[in-house]
Amino acid sequence: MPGISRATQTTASDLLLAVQLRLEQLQKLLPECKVPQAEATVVGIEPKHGNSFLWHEASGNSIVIGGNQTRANQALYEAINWDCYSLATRALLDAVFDKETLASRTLTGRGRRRNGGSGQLDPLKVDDIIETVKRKCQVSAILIRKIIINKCSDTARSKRFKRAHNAPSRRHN
Amino acid sequence: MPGISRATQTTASDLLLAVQLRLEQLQKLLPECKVPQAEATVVGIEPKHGNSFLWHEASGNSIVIGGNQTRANQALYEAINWDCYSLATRALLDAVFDKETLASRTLTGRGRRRNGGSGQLDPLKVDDIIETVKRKCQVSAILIRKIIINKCSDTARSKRFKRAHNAPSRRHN
DNA sequence: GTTCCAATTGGAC
DNA sequence: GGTCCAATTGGAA
Repeated sequence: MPGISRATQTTASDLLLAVQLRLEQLQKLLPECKVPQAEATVVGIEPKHGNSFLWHEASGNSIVIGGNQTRANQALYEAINWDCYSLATRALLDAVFDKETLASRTLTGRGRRRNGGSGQLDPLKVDDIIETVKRKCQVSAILIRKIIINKCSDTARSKRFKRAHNAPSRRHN
Repeated sequence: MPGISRATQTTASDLLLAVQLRLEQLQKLLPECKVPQAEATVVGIEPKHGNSFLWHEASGNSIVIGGNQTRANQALYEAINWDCYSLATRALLDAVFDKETLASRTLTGRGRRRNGGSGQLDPLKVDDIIETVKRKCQVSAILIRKIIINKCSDTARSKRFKRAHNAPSRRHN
């Protein structure tokens, strides 16, 4: 089914469904695709996994990377230097997730021994990030995953450090 | 200087030096080179870094891998399956180092926080191992290094576990 | 009993 | 303050 066959569509809802399916097919074919927020809501496409959606709405346009329609902050995305896969991966993580999410989740959700973090980073978004970096930097997925592990760890540590030193220091006024 | 020029050699020691240099050049060009123990001693070639040398003498023929004349147990080397780089790296480590060395050293010698291990694995031998696996398995050095880190860690843990459980259990006779 | 992966931590830059 | 690497540890396979 490479396109939309008019002969098989009878109702408006069928047509809408077919259009949405066709849109998803096309987006899977595109490496990245700029989709302004307004346009996406007008055509009625709900993000498949939109739990950490608010931060992109608050901070400007977003673009779609990968076949899972993962959204990334456009300004941050366009500033990424793809010459170094580790820096690119870290920057892309910052463009997709907010700091709080990066600090409280891990790649798989396993092994929450010390922090009170709950679950794992959205696997669909992670897949899109990995595919993007793999294509742009020509590097294996396993190495990208190690960078993601480190990024979560470093972000959590940074946040812990700030909590420990900034909160008490506000007392000395 | 692709060969040995007779015109420039005057004394026997010069000739011997030239022969040794030429041998090293040739060995650098060879992927691996079987050198029985006896032959090596007859021609007077001392290993460049021969501190953990005894275990190979005690357990059969050895072969030379890499440009640093690193020796590996021949039987273990020839049993290596190069289809999986991680298993190949681990097996090659077992063919070059004894268990005690693997358990007490680390890749760089850094961070001996818990065990009483002294230093690092011989960097020249490590280089030869990395070059060998890289060539045979077409995998990057960074991944091979991670396997070496894990192998030392796993070996140390295994030895600790055995010490803790085997030693006391011999009392019950 | 070993291998493999992920999380965590220390420390250097 | 973030990035990077290595060592360590837990746990699954």
